[in-house]
Amino acid sequence: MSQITLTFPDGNSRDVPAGITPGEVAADISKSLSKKAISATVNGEHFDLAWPIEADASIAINTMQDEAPALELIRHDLAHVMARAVQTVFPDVKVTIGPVRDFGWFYDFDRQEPFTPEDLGAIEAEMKKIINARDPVRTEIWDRDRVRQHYTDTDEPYKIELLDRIPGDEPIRMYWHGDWQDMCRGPHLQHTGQIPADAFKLTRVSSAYWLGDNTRPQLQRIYGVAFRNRDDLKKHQQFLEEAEARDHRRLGREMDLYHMQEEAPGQVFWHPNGWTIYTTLQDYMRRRQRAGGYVEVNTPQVVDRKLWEASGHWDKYQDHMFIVEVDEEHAREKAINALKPMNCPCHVQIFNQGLKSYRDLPLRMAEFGSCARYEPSGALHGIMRVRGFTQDDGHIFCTEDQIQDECAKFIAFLTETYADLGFESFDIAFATRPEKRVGSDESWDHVEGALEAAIKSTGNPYRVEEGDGSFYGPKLDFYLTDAIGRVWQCGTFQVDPNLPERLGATYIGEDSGKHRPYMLHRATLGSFERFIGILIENSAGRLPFWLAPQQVVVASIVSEADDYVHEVVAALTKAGVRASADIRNEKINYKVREHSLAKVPVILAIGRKEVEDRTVTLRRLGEKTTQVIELDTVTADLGMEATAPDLR
RNA sequence: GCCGCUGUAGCUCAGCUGGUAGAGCACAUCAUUCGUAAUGAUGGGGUCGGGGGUUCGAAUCCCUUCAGCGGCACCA
Repeated sequence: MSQITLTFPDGNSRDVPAGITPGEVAADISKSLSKKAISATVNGEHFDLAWPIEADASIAINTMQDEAPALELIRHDLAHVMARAVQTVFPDVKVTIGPVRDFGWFYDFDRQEPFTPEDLGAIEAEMKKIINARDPVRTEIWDRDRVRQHYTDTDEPYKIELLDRIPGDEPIRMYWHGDWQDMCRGPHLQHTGQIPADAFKLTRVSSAYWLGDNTRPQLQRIYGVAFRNRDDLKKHQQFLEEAEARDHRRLGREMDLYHMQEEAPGQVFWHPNGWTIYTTLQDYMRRRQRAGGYVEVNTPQVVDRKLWEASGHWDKYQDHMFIVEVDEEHAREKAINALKPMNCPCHVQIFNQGLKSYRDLPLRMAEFGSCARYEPSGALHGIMRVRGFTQDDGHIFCTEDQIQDECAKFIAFLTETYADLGFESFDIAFATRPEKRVGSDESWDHVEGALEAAIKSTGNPYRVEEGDGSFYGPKLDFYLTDAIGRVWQCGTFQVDPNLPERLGATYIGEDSGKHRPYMLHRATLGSFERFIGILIENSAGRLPFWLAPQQVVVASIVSEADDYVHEVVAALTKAGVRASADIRNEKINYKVREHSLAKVPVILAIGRKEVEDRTVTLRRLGEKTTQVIELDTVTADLGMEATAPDLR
């Protein structure tokens, strides 16, 4: 038998017979390691302890101390354990697939009846039994025909379909957890007893399409979360509670920002508080865009379908557009219009007015464009996903040579904007051509190359998302991470050679001939509605002072202070602070509590002393301490704090 | 759009197997002028998402519809 050389993380190596398994290697090292071992990393690949190693390799034996492999195995084995438990409790259920996801895993089952929350309890109990039984996990490589025969015999059609999707050169592995068996690429733990029995939880049931395809059957999905120990599970549950406490739908009501109602699903009724945030943010963006060399425009809401046909949107998106029909009784002829779902075709119309010269490029056109999209009912979510929204939209008409510079300018613009809004960093994804697209492959080659060169030249790190581009061009997407680690896609920068072509945009070049401009679609916030939702959740309702709808409440302690309270409010208002008086006949405790719950960032309390000394006692939201400050000082300080960051 | 769940006072929620609805907070009135997260008393308020049906009788059962929630699919 031939010998191979294994190299360990500490640099030591040893010669062993080819075909040795990591489990045997671990046993060779020590008995305790052999018991603690969960898997190995062989040449960087996550390896089952039972898989043979055939050639020289680097090897590391993993234990529960190694977080990434440990979590992967725990969650993956739990998927199997759960599937086994489900088939024990409900023998008629067909198994499909159960991958590791997010904080746990899910597994899809084919079953007539949906699972109920009560079922989960029974399944969870059965899972604990399996774990306590410490059933050994065993693997074998089968050939295709044998697997096919097996799943034909056991009547598991989904498994056969999965089998057919495995590339021909991959080994087909069969795993046993005790006497329960599943086809799986592995790796897995040594035995079910290695799964921490107190660190997982089945969380919810739902349905999902087989293979994510909405023309295929719907399966019943069970989600679970799992960690290495109970504390981590608890921390995760606390994270979920934290996220719930920050939910913009809840804070939106508590802070009286907006409401929504049945008569206008997916559309926002902004209350004075919410609209203050909205307009403050919009004013800020307007100033920034002006400074960034954009001209602002505004375009119609109701536009004839002819334009949408020309742009290509009618073909692709008419099911998601609000169609407005005008019949012959009202017009000379029947007309079909659509509420605009985006602004770009209208911007091309403005560009097309009059002759444009190469000297006009780049032409940066911005609009706070109110759009309407008939989003599927199941997609609606608070103010994050709505049917009526306003984008901070912009289109840059430029030459190919200018793409790189515009890309760099935009990233700088976006970096500053995000920083002002409390997000210090972001991630960039470069999304390439999707399957369904317009334009030739040559054109895509060209444009993708130009955009990638542009992003490279800025020096910003980015990742590539194959096939995730727009149907008309590649794009960069910008992702923010919020205060509790959730990721939001907001900004976008898209190169589009197609729309100018379809809508006949041209400019006169230096050669006095007609040329086709490129169009760069770009947004920083995305939509005001959604971005405000993100701001609320990121700050847990404690918005930065300049964005807070109610910045200061001046609260009287005794009614003798009322006149001075009004004077303080007037002084603050004059300094540009959104301040209001609270001279109700209530105790200061009551007022502090109420305004704190409403997330007012600053409360100024006024009693006899303050009236006499012409001071205020200032208390910031969430702080227990107070400070006494001269009226003039507090007015100046808060006035500065209320100023938008770009004006300070 | 699909699957499941939910829909009772402004908010959060109770209301068992059908017999014309209840709590806390909020609100109003009165008293209290009280120094940093709820002062006390009294009082008003809903016909139970909409429509239809079963029944002597429905918030409670059935059908249908709308909306919301959790996923899936979608996201120009």
